Amino acid sequence: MSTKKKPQVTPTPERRRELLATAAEVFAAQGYNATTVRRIADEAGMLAGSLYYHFDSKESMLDEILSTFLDELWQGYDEVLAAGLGPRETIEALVTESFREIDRHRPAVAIYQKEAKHLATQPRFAYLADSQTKFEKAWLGTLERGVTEGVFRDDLDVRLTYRFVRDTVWVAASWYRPGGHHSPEEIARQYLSMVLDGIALRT
Amino acid sequence: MSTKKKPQVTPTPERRRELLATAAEVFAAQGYNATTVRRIADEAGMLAGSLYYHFDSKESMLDEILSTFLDELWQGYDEVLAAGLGPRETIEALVTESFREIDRHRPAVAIYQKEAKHLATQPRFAYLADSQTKFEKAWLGTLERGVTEGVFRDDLDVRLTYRFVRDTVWVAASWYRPGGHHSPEEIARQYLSMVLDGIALRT
DNA sequence: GCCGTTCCCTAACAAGTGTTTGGTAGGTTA
DNA sequence: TAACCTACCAAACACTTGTTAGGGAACGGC
Repeated sequence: MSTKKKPQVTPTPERRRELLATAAEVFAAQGYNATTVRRIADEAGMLAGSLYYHFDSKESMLDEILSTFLDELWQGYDEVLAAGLGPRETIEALVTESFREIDRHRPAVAIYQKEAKHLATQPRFAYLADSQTKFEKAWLGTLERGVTEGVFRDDLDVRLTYRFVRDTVWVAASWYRPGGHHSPEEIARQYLSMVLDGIALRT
Repeated sequence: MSTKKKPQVTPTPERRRELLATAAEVFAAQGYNATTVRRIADEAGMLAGSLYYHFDSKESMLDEILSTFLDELWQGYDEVLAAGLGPRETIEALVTESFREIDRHRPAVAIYQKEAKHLATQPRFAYLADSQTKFEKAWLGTLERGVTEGVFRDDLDVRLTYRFVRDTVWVAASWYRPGGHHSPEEIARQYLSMVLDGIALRT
């Protein structure tokens, strides 16, 4: 009887994820260009050349990190957008989902935050630009719908509001630490309370 | 009679500023580490080695860009903080001043945003960490004072609010374009309106 | 005219970069 | 036992990087 026994050596796909996780951590901390493959290999306990058994290039590591993050992000976003919620509830759900993604993919988000802008010009990373377009359509569309339906103020520039909201959500990745004082849901709640109702005391 | 005539060749201090401006532009667009000194020289219409007539090193360019920006920033901030305004008015003045700085030093702000975190660990850039400490004291202190004086809500985590406000103000440098649709003051006004009163329509 | 200064070029250097090639220890399969 | 595969090492490669040294053209002061 041949039981499928787990071998001593870590199997391939899991090892890939491990290496990508450490690579993402270093990329996030030092920046992609400032990170050498020797540094990644060091952190992973092996030599630089050995990384090329698992990956084609340094760039393909970055590619895999960013694309798997975006895939998971849009899985969550699409679910929210398909739920047919009202504008305010949609914004709330998107914000909450975003902080959950930061919780799960903090290094990837930090990398995205720093590098996406100039990476998007390269053909290989064209999907970053696509994602950004989809992103704007979802958020800006919801805000505009909220204005026409009378749940959001109409005396603010929607485009400015969109940028503020978007940026504030994602830069959280630069200071957020998993296992800290606040859960992603708590952070989302406070953030939504601030953006929706303001920090000034109502008189 | 010896009149101090302006020579045909651009004098030294102005040329320095020109070169630093183009360097800052490239640093902001591509990231410091991803920027080669040859690229900067190219953009300035000269060869790589020629830059070293004006500057000691690539790092000293970055240093000068960031330190002159911070000097000017704190000149404005200190003026605001010394004015003895109330918490709400202080926040308003700080935000407005910040957007004015972004208007004047957009590339420097963008570089600061991307690189400050891992630069602050180097001894040469220790003033970045100092500035960050002063920064937190000013903003967080004002927010806390506003809570105790009853002008800001007390049911929000002040530290979270501080981070949100701080980040949102400065990431504006990544999309702001001087000479665009909105003046710095107008952006500050809209941003303050959102943060203070919220985007939800009051019922 | 000559001198000194300013500003840039030409040409190279040493260090560090991502990547490749050949080899090999150890486990699995037949 | 033999063949094979996985996962890594050792050593090098070609190239790019920041930086330097020497030289020279243009210009102002004397």
